[in-house]
Amino acid sequence: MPRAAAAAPAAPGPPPEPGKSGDAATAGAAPPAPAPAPPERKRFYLLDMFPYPSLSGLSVNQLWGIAITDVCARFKEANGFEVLRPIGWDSFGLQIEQEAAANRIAPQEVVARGIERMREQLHAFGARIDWDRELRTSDPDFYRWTQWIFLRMCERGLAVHEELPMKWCPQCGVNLSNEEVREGRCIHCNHDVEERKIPQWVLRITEYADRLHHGLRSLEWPARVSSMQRHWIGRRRGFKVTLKASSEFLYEYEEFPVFLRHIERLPGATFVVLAPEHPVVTTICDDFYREEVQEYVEKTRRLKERDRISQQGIPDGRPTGAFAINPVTLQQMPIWISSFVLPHFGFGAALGIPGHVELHRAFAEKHKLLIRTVYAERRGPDRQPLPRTNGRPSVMINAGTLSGLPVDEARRRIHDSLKHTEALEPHIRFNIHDWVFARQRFWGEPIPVVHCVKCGIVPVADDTLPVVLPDNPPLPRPDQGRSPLARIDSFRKTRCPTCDGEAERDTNTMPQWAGSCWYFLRYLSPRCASAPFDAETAREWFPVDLCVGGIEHAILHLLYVRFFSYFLHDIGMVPQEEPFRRLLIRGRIHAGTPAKSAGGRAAHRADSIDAAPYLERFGADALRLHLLFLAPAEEDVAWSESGLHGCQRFLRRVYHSIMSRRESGKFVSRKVLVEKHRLIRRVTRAIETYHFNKAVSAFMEFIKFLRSRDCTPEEADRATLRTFVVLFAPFCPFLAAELWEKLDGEGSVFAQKWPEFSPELLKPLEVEVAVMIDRRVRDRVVVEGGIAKNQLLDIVLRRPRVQQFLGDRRADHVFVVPDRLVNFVFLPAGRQTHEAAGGAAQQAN
RNA sequence: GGGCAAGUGGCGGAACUGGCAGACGCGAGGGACUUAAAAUCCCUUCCCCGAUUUUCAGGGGGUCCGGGUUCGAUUCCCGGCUUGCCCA
Repeated sequence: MPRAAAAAPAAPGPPPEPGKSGDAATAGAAPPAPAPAPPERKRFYLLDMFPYPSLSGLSVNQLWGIAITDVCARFKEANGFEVLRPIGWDSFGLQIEQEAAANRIAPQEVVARGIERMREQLHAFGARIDWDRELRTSDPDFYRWTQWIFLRMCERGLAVHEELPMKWCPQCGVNLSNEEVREGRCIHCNHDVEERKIPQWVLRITEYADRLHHGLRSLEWPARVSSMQRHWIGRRRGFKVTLKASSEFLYEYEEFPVFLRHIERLPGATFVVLAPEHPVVTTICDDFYREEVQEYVEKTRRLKERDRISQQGIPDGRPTGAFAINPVTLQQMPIWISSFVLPHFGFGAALGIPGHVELHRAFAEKHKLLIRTVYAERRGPDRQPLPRTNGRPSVMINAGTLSGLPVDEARRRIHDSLKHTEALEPHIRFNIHDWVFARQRFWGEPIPVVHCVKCGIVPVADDTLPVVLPDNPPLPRPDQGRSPLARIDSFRKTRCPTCDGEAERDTNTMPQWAGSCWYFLRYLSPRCASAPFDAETAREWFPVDLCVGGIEHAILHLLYVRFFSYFLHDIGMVPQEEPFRRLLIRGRIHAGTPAKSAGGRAAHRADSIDAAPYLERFGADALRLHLLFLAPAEEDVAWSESGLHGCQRFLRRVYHSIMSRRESGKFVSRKVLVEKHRLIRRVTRAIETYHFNKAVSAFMEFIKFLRSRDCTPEEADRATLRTFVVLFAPFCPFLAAELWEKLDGEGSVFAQKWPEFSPELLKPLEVEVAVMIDRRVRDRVVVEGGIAKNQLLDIVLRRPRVQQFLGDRRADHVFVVPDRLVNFVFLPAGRQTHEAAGGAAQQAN
């Protein structure tokens, strides 16, 4: 790639460069703020998942997202929608705090400088943004309301303070939510996590689990995202089975519940495994085993969760010497403990069903426990289908009086016999955990409560919000899990809002996700001083019509957003539960394998490819075009700059092609008209399906057509050129604005109505029909479009080439697909039929 | 280990509902222009065979692999392999 020449493009008709020119102002300008409008007015709320500011500016990956939403916004606007397309900054959080530490400046400084730089880049990029709605989550005017929402959750018992065993990352020096731990490692630094007990703020998202599960159905979201959420929520219907347990020498029973999905397996339950931490373990444990059990419990505590549930090897365990009674077979089931049973999942206990659960079978075999299969699975242990009776679901075996009954029937009987006792009740189990909503970090929204010796936990009064962060952060070094705020006396020491006695502020801050859970509502009334947002405006604009973001947010962010939105709905602030009607999950631009560049550089993160040099060297339009042409919006793609040059070349061609024809058009030929309408159709459909790469192809083909011998300069009139420019404007606003002016277009090119195509015109006058003889294309015939089948067949049969290949043979079948092909089929000898050609043609219809 | 998605030239990718695979672009090769380079423009570019001999008729194979359905499969079905994502 030549470096020297790029800065100074060829003299005549250079592609417009981004900058502070008049063009930039035109291209980046947003329409006036939406005024109160009649309700029937079409509105479209388009949301980018907002970026976090960084000193390094925007990445190509982020600009890809901006380019996509930009085309959507301009397209919707041209289609008569009133479009809301704001931008903001996710300016709290660990990344910023870390970047600040690395540069030895305050986080506020990173935010201010990062935003300034990125804002300039967005302007240079020609992004159509409602700048007067810009916000940042670290702005006290914003996080005041984040705190306010938190207090509302406190009031409703959804935000609670409790002591929890926490995952702790020694590397980051922070406590992590369950979601930030993957395979026992911190998702930020990949360090092994440990466990400690710490008082924490927790949001009871589990109370919404059922609604969040069912709500997914109503959304026009990509199936894989809904499915990921569904799995994450992990809703399982089943039963809570209450077992009675005792040791031989204990007179009293201990009761404890287990979760069971399939009650027909109950007769097959031959043992019970408790989490070692389970509260009944100490009471039921037989003295004979006590020492070993205690030892095992201690050992488990030191284990990381990853090691507990990993399926490598067969889990170990210890018998407790106690037994539980199987409520169906009334047989004794030995109670074991094992670390693979987690204390916070499924009541911390599992029924051992070795006949039907692979892991249980392995466990039973290892520890010599009874294995009993009570019905034939569809697949046996060696994956062979087991015999079924008359193709019906299998029947019960080894199940006492239930033996011989179909499984369905057995299920019913077990249910009926136990439902009146307390031993069995329907239960829905969820995978999702409550959301730990506190970090021991400086750069976040302070939790707005006060700890008073006399009054306990007291929420800060609404009218004293926000609880602001101190200006200067202490040393950015984490202090054994204590928040840095704990070291700032001026922040910590306060008075109790209730009794006015001495008290301390909570020194936790909210996780980074907090602000991003509702920022899209603040956009609607960014300066509203009496509430997080104006409810009336929300009624007009909520929910978001299209939200565009990366797959990395498919689970957590989108789940949290939905939770907040449901909550805000419940307290009457938004008209609907679900926040995002449609969702476009964008692929990511990742660094390709560094094949050429020597030295095996470390793999980049997606967000690390800096967009600035490309923006400078090639200009906004070329970069936009390249990003949109690179791949369909949903696909991941390796970054490659090689196509950028081609896009730049294309822009020059567009400029020259249009400029050189601007005075020459005398009329418009049908050929040109058809091409124009084809272009409109292709571009429109491509945008509607988010296949922007196809739209770019269509532009390229159209320009190719204009320049070809098939199209004289006289037959492409100015209206055609203008149509091209209007269609092109969402993609390359700078060039389009300039060309529109040169074509003496009225007003702004962006204010033009989106062109419509005529389906009638696009019905081809002439089509080329392929003629296949014996599985080969032997001829091509140009015929009138929409010609009748028999007419087409007549024409085809008169073709010399067809006659040559057919000879005097008679085709066994003839298939005629109008406007496409005619297929003469000869069946191999022996498969001949007597069907006439005409009949076969009929059949092909 | 389970679930989901995807596999098309050297590369990114196109192909409407099962109907002419490889659009469009990149890269590469050749040429024009130029003292030269850049830029620009033109041509070629899935693989193999190839009558004539002057530059190309024609033929064969080909969409991860193996099977199936169909007159016809990149497209639908079954099995396998590989990659990616998510969950264990």
